[in-house]
Amino acid sequence: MSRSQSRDLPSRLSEMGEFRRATRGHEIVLDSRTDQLVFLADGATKLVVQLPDGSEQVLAFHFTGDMVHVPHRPGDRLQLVALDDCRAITFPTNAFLDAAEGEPEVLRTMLTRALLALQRSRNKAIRLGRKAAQERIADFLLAMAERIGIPDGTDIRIDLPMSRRDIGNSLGLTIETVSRQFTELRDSHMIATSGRSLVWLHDLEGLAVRAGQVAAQKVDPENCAISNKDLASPTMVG
Amino acid sequence: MSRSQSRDLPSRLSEMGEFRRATRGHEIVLDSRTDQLVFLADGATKLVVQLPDGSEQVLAFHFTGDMVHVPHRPGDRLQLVALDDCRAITFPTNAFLDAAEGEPEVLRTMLTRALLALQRSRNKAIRLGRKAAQERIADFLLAMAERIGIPDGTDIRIDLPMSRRDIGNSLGLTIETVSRQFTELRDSHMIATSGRSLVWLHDLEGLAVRAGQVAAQKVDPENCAISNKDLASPTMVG
DNA sequence: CGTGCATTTGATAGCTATCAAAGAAGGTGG
DNA sequence: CCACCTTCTTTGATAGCTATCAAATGCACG
Repeated sequence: MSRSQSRDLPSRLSEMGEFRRATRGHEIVLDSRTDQLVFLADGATKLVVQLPDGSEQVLAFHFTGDMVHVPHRPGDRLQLVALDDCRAITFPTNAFLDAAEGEPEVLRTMLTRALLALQRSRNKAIRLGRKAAQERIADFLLAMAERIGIPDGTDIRIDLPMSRRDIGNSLGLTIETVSRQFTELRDSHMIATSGRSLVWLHDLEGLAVRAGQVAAQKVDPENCAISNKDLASPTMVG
Repeated sequence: MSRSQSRDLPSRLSEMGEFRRATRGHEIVLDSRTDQLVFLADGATKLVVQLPDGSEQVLAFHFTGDMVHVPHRPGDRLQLVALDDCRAITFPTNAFLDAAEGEPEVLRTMLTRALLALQRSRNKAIRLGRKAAQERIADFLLAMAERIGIPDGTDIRIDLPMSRRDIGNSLGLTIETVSRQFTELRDSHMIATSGRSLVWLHDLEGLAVRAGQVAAQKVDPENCAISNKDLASPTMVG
């Protein structure tokens, strides 16, 4: 609260921040006594919670440039784990916010990022709420394409840093189901794969349909009528 | 961006904010051209997305005093619907943040709330990622108890403003499955119900076990050994 | 007191988890 | 550079859980 506000923000931040390195599969160790803000300077991570029954749930994946909020939750085993070589800087949330008190731009940027993280988490909730495994996988691939996809001719190439197990733990599926869905998408010529991590998305529209993001083609008139009725439904009136 | 910063915050806010009322089942109409911030002065709401296949996914429930961020997502039908009589004030997010530029406390409060919403959304993702219907229902009831529960002797009483269908759409379950799980919890004497909305939580610990929040009792030595091994696992070393 | 809607209960089919085993992929040491 | 070995991934068979379909019951409202 009463840190010297006289010096400039960067110097105050470098004083309270802690630099961390981690290699594939290793935890980025955080001070678990308070909420932490982590700025991922380089690499990819997963935020994972260990459930009491021994299973894991992946809450989010992060990539270079992302800000990660790791709340202090007593009783929860919450870990930030590197998916490849990572460099990060961590701050206690409260101390960081105290230091940024006089910098509205910093606070605003952080708020924007927090709202973006909220959107991504809600999207994940939508994925998980839909029961079909195929929809979850297709949606996941499209989301990854947006974040780390690289145009490759008419395809989009993705180099997935996470394992099938991580994907399963993120989508609420088993590793076997994930693998089966990949196989099915490959047989449908929507994707191609090479090795464990390389994926080419060949048919974005087809994937969007399978992800349930857009209605299937060839809508018949009856469905249109239903849509029109919905537009005038009572919930829109008041 | 260039609003007069000379007048005080409240007057500037009241100028750009819009007051809304809605009754049970009706949408709280928002300007869909930009992100909106909604402050729920009174009542309960659900944030629901209409999926292309016609199904609904409830992203979150909100109660008196909550701040809701409703992002502008082209192609998504995102609605804020009243579960009972509601009063709310809505702002375009950007304009609100511009107005709050010189008020670090306001920004900080909003950031804290956004991070809280993120935590809740992540908890929902955990619920949805676990497949068992019973765990989702038990966890949902405990979450509602924390937010709107009222002590009633040794029980906690909850007056649920949402229907079984809303609960199902929130947890990724059908209305029938929700009902069956309620029946099962009632038969196990963990809860009691009256009418459609009243629920008494009779055994918080039992519910926590069923929700998978705590390990089941009577842990045998072998499991303890496994836990100890995990504490020294390679992921903790680096 | 009746009517409409939400909820509850029942029977069955479909999907995914689980169990089991074979087949790549990538890294290591010779 | 190649053989080996560990780990991850893929494939197959079965059981269990939940969605779906169908119908009865109960609740709230006029």
